[in-house]
Amino acid sequence: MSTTTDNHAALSEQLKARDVRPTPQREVVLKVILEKRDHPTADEIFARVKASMPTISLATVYNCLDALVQGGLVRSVNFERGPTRYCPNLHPHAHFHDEATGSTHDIDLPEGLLTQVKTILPAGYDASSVEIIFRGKAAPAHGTN
Amino acid sequence: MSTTTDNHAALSEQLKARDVRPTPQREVVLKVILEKRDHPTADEIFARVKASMPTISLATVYNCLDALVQGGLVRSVNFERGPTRYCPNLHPHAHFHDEATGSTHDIDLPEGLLTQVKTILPAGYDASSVEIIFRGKAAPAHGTN
DNA sequence: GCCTGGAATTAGAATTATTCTAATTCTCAC
DNA sequence: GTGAGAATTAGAATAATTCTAATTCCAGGC
Repeated sequence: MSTTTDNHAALSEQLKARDVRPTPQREVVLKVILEKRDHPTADEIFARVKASMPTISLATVYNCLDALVQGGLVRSVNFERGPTRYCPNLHPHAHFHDEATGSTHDIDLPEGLLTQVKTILPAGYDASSVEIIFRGKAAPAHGTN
Repeated sequence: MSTTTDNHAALSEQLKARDVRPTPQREVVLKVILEKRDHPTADEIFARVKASMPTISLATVYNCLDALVQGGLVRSVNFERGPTRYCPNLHPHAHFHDEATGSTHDIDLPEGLLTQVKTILPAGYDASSVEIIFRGKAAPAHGTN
């Protein structure tokens, strides 16, 4: 009961550190995302948050998620036509979308890979972010999803 | 009046070559995508196709697009929460999404880049496709969008 | 040349994800 | 404690896509 993710004060600090005004809703949303890192959708997050805060509304979940993404506390990912998914991994990483199970795995990027990939851009292009998405089959029995 | 993209027979051939059964609707949809390579959405394609085939339905446009994507004749791209966009560029390429204008530019990939990027995958991961999306500012006055 | 079956097309309804609106409540600075 | 601005809420609205059921098309066998 005392990891950095399970108490009000710590969550509040994380938000403030990123200039996201702390509110109970934002804290719970963030907590839920940190707790189960399975790239949940807004709906899934809504369901999980309702467990501890039954009065929250879906619109608020969307608002909180936008605030968290803006503050850089979580990342959002999109796969094809599916709903947006959220991810608390702040290290530079790519996503691997397992076509068989539909699950998503984080792939850590080696130092410098993003910089290197950016060098393929012609002059005049200035990328503020790069996203790499793999699609395919992943061997079973790994932790992340 | 005689590029490879403007006549029935050539389009029909392209479809057959990829095992996509040729139909008038599929041919027109493909033609439209080849003609104006601005990464249109299904709605935009629908509007353009209606010019020459007023009876086509939006559902058919979606069906045709799916068939073309399956056959590998066009690629689909998704940016954040926006609608799916379609692209006839079959060379390996990344996408650059200009945040200022909302336009999309193809970025040719140097030989071997994709293979190299795939090497960051841990053992057990087998990627059938890799997608690279840049987001940022592009210098004005370029052809593609 | 006609018939038949499977695929494609159509219009419109249905679904899903997300955003908007307007009213209420909260939070922080004073 | 108070007030101004921000956040939350419920529900309606919108946007993109998919589904459904009926119709049409077309290729191959006769």
